[in-house]
Amino acid sequence: MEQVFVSHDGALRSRWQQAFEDCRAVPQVADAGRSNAPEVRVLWLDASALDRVERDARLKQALLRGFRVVVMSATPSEQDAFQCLNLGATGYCHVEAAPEQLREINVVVSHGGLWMLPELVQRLMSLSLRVVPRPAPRRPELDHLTARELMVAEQVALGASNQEIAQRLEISERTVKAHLSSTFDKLGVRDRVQLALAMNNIPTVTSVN
Amino acid sequence: MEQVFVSHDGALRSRWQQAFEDCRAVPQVADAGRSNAPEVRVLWLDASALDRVERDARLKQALLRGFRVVVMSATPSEQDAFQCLNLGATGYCHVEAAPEQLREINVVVSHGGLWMLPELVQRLMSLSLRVVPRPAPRRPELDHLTARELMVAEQVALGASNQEIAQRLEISERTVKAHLSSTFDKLGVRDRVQLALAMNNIPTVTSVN
DNA sequence: CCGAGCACTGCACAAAAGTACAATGCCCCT
DNA sequence: AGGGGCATTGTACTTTTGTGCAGTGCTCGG
Repeated sequence: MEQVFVSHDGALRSRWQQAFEDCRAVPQVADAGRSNAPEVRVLWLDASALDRVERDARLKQALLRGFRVVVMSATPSEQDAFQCLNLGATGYCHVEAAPEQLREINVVVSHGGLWMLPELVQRLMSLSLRVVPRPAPRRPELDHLTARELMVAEQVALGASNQEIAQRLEISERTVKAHLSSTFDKLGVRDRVQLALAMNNIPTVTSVN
Repeated sequence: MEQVFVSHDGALRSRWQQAFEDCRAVPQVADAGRSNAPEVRVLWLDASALDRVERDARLKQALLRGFRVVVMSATPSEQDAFQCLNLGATGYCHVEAAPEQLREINVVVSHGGLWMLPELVQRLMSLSLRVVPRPAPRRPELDHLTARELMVAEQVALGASNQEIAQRLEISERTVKAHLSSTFDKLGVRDRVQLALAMNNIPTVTSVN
């Protein structure tokens, strides 16, 4: 299965090329396409040039598109790793990890496993079983969204306003609204709040109490 | 530390009383008060009379209030357990568990551990390390919200509209808006979408791309 | 008793969000 | 060639959201 690397740093790509034959490097997550069920694709996210907020946003974006995500950090830390794994990443390694290690990670991750630095695993295990499985139940309805609708929905999931979305995607606000209306229908939600929650796999309730 | 039981079933309370001296039983999560850092309080949620949607909503509500939550089910299942743990529960047991077991669970949970039926633990461990720690980083800003503001915010976190909130809390829509405006200020968010995300510990971004 | 904080509400208004109806252009497939 | 899906946008309109200003009533602590 093809590997996708998301990074601005061209120098790092040659390193990656050594690990995988069938691979592709793109600057933005949005360029990575999607990974619709049941195929499993791995997306490697270079977080070395990103601050935490940006990285989290891109990580979420990739997850929404159905990828298994491995975050690659230039300065790995326990805090950082747990943050990523909590958001749904299934791998966390150094951005300059050796090709052999990358291949190893790929095997683990693409088989549904979680990969992280050994010392972090140990630390994790010591947390008195304070763990939780992550089904990452991506909703199949997302596959019905068009590419554009998905981009807009991703922005809403980050709390963006229509105006901001229009600017970022370089389209008119009217078009944003059009995509949104369509998306509301397809996902069966009422407004942008419920959409934002749905995109984050959070159940919305309209009939409690 | 005082235990709180949320249940409508008075019959179950006597059973609970046998387990803990310092305990209190209330019908609604909203009546349970809150557990502000750094004190740790355990809330036991009787899910036997609730459907899944209602249970999830109440579970989230309790987590937002800072409790460690143990879900008690009348018909425990693996699916069900993982769902609860994923939403942030740190315990899952049978609603008619023996008092000794309840005390045991309390020890584990109040020390930051996770408790679930032994067979589920085994099953969990077989998931090839597909696990993730759950820091459940409740935002301290929530402590600055008044009781009423919190109730309104919880509803927004579930995707409710102002009108719905007004009906459920039996106040005017204007009052809902007042609480919301105040909450936006306190949490540093712009609108209800960002509030809904913030309440679910989801980072909102207003400056990516 | 008095002030502070909280809960509540009305009126008015501005700003978003969302919808209805309509239209253009592109690409792809039969 | 023609049809269908997608992306785009405009005008106009309704609904929701959110704010400003103002005021009432309650409770609690000094």
